[in-house]
Amino acid sequence: METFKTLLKTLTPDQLGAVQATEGHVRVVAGAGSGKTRTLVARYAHLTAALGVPQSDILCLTFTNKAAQEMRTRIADLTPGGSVGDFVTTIHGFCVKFLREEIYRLGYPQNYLIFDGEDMKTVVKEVLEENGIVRRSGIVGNYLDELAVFKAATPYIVRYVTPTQLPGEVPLLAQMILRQRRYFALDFDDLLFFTLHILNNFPAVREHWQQQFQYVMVDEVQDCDKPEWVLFTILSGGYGNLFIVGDADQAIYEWKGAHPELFVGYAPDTDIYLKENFRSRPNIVALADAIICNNKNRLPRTSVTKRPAAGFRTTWHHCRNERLEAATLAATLRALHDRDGFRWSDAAVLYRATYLSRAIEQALMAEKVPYVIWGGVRFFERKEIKDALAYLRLVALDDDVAFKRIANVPSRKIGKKTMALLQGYASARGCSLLAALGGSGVAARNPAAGRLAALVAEARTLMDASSIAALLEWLLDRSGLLEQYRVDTEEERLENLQELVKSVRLYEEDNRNEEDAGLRTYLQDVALYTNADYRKDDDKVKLMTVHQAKGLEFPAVWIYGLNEGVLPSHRTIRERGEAGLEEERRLMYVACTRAMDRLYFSDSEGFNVQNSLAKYPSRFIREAADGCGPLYDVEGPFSPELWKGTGRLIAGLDAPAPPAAPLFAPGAQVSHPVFGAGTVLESDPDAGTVRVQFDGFGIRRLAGSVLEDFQE
DNA sequence: ATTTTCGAGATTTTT
DNA sequence: TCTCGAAAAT
Repeated sequence: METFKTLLKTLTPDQLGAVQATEGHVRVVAGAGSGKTRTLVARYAHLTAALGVPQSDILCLTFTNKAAQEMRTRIADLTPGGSVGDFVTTIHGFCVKFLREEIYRLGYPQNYLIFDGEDMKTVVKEVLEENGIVRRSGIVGNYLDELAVFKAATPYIVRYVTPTQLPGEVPLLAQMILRQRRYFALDFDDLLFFTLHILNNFPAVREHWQQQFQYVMVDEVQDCDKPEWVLFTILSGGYGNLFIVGDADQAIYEWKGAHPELFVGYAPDTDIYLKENFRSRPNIVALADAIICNNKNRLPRTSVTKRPAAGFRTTWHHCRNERLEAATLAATLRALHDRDGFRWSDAAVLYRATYLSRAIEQALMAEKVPYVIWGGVRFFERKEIKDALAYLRLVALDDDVAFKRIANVPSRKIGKKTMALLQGYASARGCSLLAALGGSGVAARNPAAGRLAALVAEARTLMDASSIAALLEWLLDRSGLLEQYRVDTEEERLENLQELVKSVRLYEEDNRNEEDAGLRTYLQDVALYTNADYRKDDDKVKLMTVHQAKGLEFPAVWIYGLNEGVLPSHRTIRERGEAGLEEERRLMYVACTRAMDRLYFSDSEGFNVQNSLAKYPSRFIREAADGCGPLYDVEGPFSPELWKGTGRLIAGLDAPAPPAAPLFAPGAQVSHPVFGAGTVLESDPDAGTVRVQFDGFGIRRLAGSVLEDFQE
């Protein structure tokens, strides 16, 4: 166990300054690998140990569950008795705690339920279909636009809870809201909005919580959106001690509404910069800086590191196709393990989008490299888990969304027609779908449906007497869900269901003394879980998206799929232009700065991105080369043919990577193999095309790549 | 009338 | 890998 005093001795003067800056508004700009978590933990310990502040008076907010977990572990490690305050948590975790307390006190309905996006979508879809709106354009069944409208209406949703008139001007919206009221469903955003609504409208509650927290600290503030920013601003409003930590260069969530400029433009009483990078070798720090300095919208700064050079250069593998890229990756990982003494778990493979992991998995399996996909399909988002939970929800809450989900799982001959019948009956009588099963006579005609009704009825008699885990096991068995997966020999799904039962049992043990730890509470809690809570940490290579890697570090990092159009994502650039590109560059920066000792790049010709082959290396590779000189070696099991391809592209590093920049500006004199000499009228860098006035052939629109400088 | 099967197409990132 | 829709099978 590390003591607080030993920890203090290891801090730099800057970090110590942050630890001791306890009063007023403090902003810490913490670069990558600057020992930020360490500093936050030390500050927490300083407040409690040196200043004697009770743990319950410190609110320490993080962005992800992982970060909160890490923070809690390290604080516990430092505290005599291993205690950690309740308020070292994620922003959403805080909202849940807050609502638990206030929702009852203020007389809101008690049976609120947290829905995930998929369930919300079901609600929206239902309303639209009842109104005869069926989307046919684009992806069929994609109701994202409507969902966005729905979510924008959240203030109304919160307002209806205190009974007021529904907004009559938007009938469709009103229906959605009514539907949501029936379920009393809150999704992730609603948790925060509801919390803010209460804080804003009930002064006594606000003051109570403001007096609760003498100190508020928030991590990863550059990734906070406006409501989150409002939340911690309100909560720190009592004592005025707000400590925010962030790094604008690592802002990668603008796409989901983060406002890094709130952090950048903040005017604190005290500003502290943590410049030193303790994580990465000098060449990696230099390379990451060389990339990020291309961002215009940025406060210029550079990192320093005292780590000695490792004599290892960043290696870029350019491969002919995806399969070879993955094979090279697998072979290198094997060499790292067998030859260089790295553990498998020392290495991480990072990529821009999840679909890229498929080829990697195949290659790693072939090379017998143990790997784990970090947060692929989350545990509680797996089909079998959601089905199992839907059974619980149906039993406990008579939830129509849950009914729709499992009515035909396993199959009970309840298809579209039967479901439509049930819905007609239910909406006419204002009853639930489950009740309609008996009332409409479907249960009588269809034996399987009858058994479902009986199953739920029987489960309800068991509900209060038995534990949740036992009830779940009973349901899994009697519903035929287990049997279905046994027949289909879906081992993994069976195991997952066992794992779920285990986790429920664990939950019940943990909450044995809580008075409200019933099935309903469990169903509320479970919506917030991720599989991070139930994953063991084996010696395996970790595969994850760059976003998921944020805040982590690895001795060896391989950035895979470094293609123009993939990273940077051509979609982001198309949708958000220069700002999007800069966010992609920050993503690249985050990826590079995860590496401690070794960093690898790879790309391949032949990624199929939206009908165009993204076969060019990412412009970020070129930016690294421009800034740092030739950092690249090319090694590995390449055929001579591949060597040729690689050599060509490395030699081309000094030329602009197509289609990054316009090859020819308007006015340039060019020559074409067929049309001869001409003058460029305009160029379209996005499309890579130019319009040229040719002498004798008129105006033509052409790919810029076929043109050459006009030579006399 | 419903379920199963099969092939095609799509797929950013997350609390 | 997953979802969706159409065709085939029950």
